[in-house]
Amino acid sequence: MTSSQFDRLLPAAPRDGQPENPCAACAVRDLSVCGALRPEDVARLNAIVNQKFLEPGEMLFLEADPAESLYVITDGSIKLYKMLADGRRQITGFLFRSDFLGLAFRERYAYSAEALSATTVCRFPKDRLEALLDEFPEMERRLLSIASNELASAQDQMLLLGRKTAEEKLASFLWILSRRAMLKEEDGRTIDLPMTRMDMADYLGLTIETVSRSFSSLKRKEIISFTTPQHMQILDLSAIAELAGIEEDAWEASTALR
Amino acid sequence: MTSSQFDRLLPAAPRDGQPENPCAACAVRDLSVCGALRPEDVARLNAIVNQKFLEPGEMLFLEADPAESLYVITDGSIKLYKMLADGRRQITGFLFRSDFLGLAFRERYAYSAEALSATTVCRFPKDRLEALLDEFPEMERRLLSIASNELASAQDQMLLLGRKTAEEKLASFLWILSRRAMLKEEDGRTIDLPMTRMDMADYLGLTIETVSRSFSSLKRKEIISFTTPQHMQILDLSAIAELAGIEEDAWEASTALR
DNA sequence: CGCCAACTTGATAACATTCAATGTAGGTGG
DNA sequence: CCACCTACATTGAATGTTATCAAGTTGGCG
Repeated sequence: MTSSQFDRLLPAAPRDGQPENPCAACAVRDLSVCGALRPEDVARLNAIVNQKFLEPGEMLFLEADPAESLYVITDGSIKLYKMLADGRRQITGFLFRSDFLGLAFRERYAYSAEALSATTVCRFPKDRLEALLDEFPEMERRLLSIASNELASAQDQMLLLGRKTAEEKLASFLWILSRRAMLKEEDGRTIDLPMTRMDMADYLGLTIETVSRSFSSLKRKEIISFTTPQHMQILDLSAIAELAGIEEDAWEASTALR
Repeated sequence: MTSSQFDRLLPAAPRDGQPENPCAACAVRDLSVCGALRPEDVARLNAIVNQKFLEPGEMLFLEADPAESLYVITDGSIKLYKMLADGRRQITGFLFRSDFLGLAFRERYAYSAEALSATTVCRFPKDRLEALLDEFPEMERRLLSIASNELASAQDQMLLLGRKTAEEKLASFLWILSRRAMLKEEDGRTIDLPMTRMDMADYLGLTIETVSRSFSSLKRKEIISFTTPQHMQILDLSAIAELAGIEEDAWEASTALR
């Protein structure tokens, strides 16, 4: 598993045990829920977090585990998924540095979370975080805003899964990856794929074969090109947008990865 | 369009103009965000709400409209949907009495909202509601909890759209309707279908013909029976649960309509 | 160098869609 | 009150997109 471009943006969190004041030094703080706190209050976060390191393929938690913690990714990437009894799987999201997961105002998690690459997360025990939310309403507002945005992305994904063709699905996925890449590098045409074809298939409601064939079809049309199966270029971004069903005048507004 | 069983549970809101104190008399208050307020604070809600009546098929708002209001349904039912440029449509949820909609921490709505039956909603201007949230954190917590539950339902729907067969999709839909019916009447085996086959198809990522064929297949297996196309009985609830992919021991925990 | 996992490509099959016809219920007007 | 009309729903036949089954190919790693 290669690491994604998202892993290179910011200095990695220290991996040598529990640092003294991880939140103060946290490179992703401003990007996440934690950014709602003023610098002088950040010490309050330290009191309740601990860091956790995950190898690729390692589980953070399982669907139906008691939902006792919330997490922020400080480094690496994670996939979320749900399964049917016979093994069919639906990936509901790929998460990267600064993303937030584990929100569940219920007993148990609604999905499993597994590390895609080597990953560092900050763990917040739910009860202690809730106590903090009572004290810092800005943090709760931020959480609500995150949840609301995730909901909008989930609805985009429903449209994709329910109504788009295989090639449209793949183009939509590449569009999202391109948008994300654009946050870091200027043109968003160089795309890393840290997940396997199987993961993409389970995210798009397809099989690996169909994902592969759709890639080949886009290659044949000279819309994309590969250097390796994990590393590609978008040659014609407007063709991708067109296939993804994004109107030209809405390029700016299009949504995040989940 | 017939009205659903949900429309009969509680006395209808008065339809003769703007009542003096709608919130105090509101039959669904305790079920919704508004229930977070203590009775003496409910007057604060009155100050900012107004009611709106919709005929079947009437739009509450359109995708990409400026997101200026949030709504609570006090009577009737609403469908939410997104569309592609060529007319393909994905319904992301059916909403009923006491349901909440319009949450969007962004400029514009992510979906369109259209009345399924004759519907009454309470409208809360976004800016004034946010001011109220600052004052009443319990209300914000409730909103966060609602958003979190909707997110879990959205993930269930992704699993349905991406990985279930037509018959499994329909069984899952009937299971949800049954759960909802169970909140009101004991056995949850009598199901009203206030939406058309087209609406169901667009909710399940199918065509009307496939929905109809799947209904017929369930009829042939004597799992369901119809009195009219809008009114049915579940004869074998455990067969529905099985097809929906709900494990017997998780019957209690299964989720809401969206 | 060779093995293994991941990916790609090809041939066939299946499930859902599309196109088409028929059936049914509710509403309107003669 | 019945006939007719329109919507919606059901059923049938054919087509097509994607899944399944089956080889190959590639690339990374011991």
